[in-house]
Amino acid sequence: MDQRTPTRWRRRKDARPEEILAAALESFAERGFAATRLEDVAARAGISKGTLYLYFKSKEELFKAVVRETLLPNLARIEALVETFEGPSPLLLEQLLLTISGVLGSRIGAIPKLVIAEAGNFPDLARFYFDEVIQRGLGLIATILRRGIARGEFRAIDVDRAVFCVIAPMLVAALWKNSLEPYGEAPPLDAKALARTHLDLLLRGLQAGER
Amino acid sequence: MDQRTPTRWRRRKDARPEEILAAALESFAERGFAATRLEDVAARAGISKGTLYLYFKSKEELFKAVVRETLLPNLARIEALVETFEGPSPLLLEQLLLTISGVLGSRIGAIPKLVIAEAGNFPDLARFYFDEVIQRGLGLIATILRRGIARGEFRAIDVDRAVFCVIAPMLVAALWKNSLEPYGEAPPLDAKALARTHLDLLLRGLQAGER
Amino acid sequence: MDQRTPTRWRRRKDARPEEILAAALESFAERGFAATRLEDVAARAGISKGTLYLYFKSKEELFKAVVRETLLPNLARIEALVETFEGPSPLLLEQLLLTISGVLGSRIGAIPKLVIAEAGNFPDLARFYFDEVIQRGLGLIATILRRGIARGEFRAIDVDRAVFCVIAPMLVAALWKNSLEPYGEAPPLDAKALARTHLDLLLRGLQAGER
Amino acid sequence: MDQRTPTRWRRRKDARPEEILAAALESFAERGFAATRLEDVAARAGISKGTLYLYFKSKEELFKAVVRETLLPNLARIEALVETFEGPSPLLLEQLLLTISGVLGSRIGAIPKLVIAEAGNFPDLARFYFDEVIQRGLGLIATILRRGIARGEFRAIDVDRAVFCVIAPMLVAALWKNSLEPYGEAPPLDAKALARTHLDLLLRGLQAGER
DNA sequence: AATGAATGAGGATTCATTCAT
DNA sequence: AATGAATGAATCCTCATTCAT
Repeated sequence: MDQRTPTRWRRRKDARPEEILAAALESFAERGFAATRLEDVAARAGISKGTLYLYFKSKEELFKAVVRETLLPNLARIEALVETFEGPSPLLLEQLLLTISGVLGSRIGAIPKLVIAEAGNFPDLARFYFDEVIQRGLGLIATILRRGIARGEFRAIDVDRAVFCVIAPMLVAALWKNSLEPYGEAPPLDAKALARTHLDLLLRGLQAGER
Repeated sequence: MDQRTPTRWRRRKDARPEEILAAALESFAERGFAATRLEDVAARAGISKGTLYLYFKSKEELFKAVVRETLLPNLARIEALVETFEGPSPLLLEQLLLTISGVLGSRIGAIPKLVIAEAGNFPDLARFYFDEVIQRGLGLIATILRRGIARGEFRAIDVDRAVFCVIAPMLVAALWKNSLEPYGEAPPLDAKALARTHLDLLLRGLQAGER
Repeated sequence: MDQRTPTRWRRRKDARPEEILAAALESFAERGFAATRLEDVAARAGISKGTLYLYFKSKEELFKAVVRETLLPNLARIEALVETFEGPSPLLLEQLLLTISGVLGSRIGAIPKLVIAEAGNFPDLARFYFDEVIQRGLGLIATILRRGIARGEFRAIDVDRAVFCVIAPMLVAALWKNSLEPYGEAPPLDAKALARTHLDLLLRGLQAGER
Repeated sequence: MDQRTPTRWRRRKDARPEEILAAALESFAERGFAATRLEDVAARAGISKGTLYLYFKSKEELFKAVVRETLLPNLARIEALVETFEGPSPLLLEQLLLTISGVLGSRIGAIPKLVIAEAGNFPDLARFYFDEVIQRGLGLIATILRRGIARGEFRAIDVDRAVFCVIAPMLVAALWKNSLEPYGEAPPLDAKALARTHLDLLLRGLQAGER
């Protein structure tokens, strides 16, 4: 009691940006960039319209921040996983895809939809996303494939294109869950089960040694 | 003077809706639904803004018409191909994927991006797309897979999920070519080559008999 | 009746810019740039807010246009007067000042107030006004003074500074009539009478020969 | 430690209003009333936005205070000069105009511009300014002129209008130096030299005795 | 007394839509 | 059928003002 904590405000101020980003992600995910009204974002974040502008210079900046802040931490976590992994490559691939399928349900899964929709209107965002997410993500998978080929676990395939085949079903699942599912148009998709079927096909397809 | 062949006019008039749809598809593909101004669509179609409304009740109706009119003919063509095909299933799958990869470069490839972006704002469009395109498309692939399994060409796999694995790389290619590529952020993707690598992995993954 | 005049619209469209400029000048003169709401300008011009934007790109452009379009025609008229005048210079000076005092009551007189108030916020407007109005206006007076000195009608004075002394009372009258008078704070100022008193003092002050 | 001389604080506190007024005058002079943001005034005064409100009830009150506080002391000083002056009236007029020209460079010179710009939006400010500055200022000049006429130094002229002719060049100089000059559009004006040229013309114009 | 985070009213601007011609 | 001038609802953004600390 004595210990005058001017904590409430301070803490508030520190937490605000994240709260706003979370609220914004929800809104953008639901309606897209243009159809999202900042008033709704503010309401969802429990603040007023004006307060948004204390933290983000414009709707556009808010949008970019949402994309930037949301994916990178997860990507870093996955990169760490790949780097430290010691076992067989098929197992690594399995872990990767299952991990990804695990986060698709969260709001993170809405980011690809947003970027796909707005890349044309925000070229610098597209560039950022391409450089920092797509390149790094595909590179990660390429690393795993090359590792497997080098270790004789996978047969020699066209790695640069195979990476698309590896990630595509997971991306499609993310889009599905954020475009069709929430609006009651499509039945829920079991991402984990899809990942397993995909692995079943993929690992067989990659298998070395057969003729 | 008297003999005014109304032919040219008639033809003009009949062609109008298609011309408008084509112009609209271009605009929507570039900027998305919200950021597209009907004035630009009109200009691209070589007509005035007011004339648009003689053919389409609203921006929303125009958008829905674009989606509706663009994909269905192609889908029908592919369905016919599958129904009449007599050869081995792997070959059928190959033809299907190569055919799809062939149209990705056209403006048709922009439709998935548009639907993904706007499904939340146009539930009835989402429903239409889900019923008439996705269901039918996935059903087509399921038919091929089941045919292959029945004929002993493919091993028994979880068909309902495998269909996603079959189509995903093609869908991803379509999104890539319409979201990242046109804005100079990503290198052009060779859809045909991707289809071949995908087939290489997929057919091996589906192959019956091996253990 | 037969003679289908699509005149109404056409004429409307041609007249609009002037009508809007007149309405805008009234509003800007009353409240200044910032305090003027475009909705009020529109209402005064008998049009809707949106219509303004068919003719002027922004509030700023409208403001600049008001300043640009309003003074120049008058200035040109006065320049012509000076160039063609043949009589004694004191008479020319008299005609000039009386002419100016005659237009001070019109809305033109509000322009100096607007420019003075907003020069800091619109540097390019300030430059335009300085180059096209002030320089030309002062140059006009300088021409008259030099003409008078050359003809022995005026004594040799510091022309470059005297021009300010010649115009200053007229400018002050314009400001008075547009800043204090309309708001009931100051009694109406008789610009013509002021011009005569000014001429009385000025011409005596300029008189050559006496000691 | 104990002996906290509260002097500095006290002094600080007492000086605050003046510091704020000075900062506000600078800002208002640069951008005008509407375009001035209180945040900038606060920053210039080295305080926070909230603190402004401890000293001034609103932006409007601050503006009025700026106008009120800035001119009156100077005017009082000049009134004293006139009252106590004993010499010839032309000399008194000279001293008056040279004194005025001396302060035009200071920020005081911006007040007329501000009042001219905002009189329409602040009628009570306009009334105050008219009563306390204009009336008194013009009265001062009228006093001098009447004194000169009574003493046979000036010829009989229309005093009520001549006062405008006396002050106008000085007012124009003030506006020039605060509207065009600071924004690099116009060359610096030498107010003292202008005053001398003005006096040269004016005193000759007022001179008694000639034919 | 001082702060600065938060508010929300106010206004510029855009653009889908209408309708007189 | 075609036009394009006109409309006004919708929304971003600013900034004077408040108030908890």
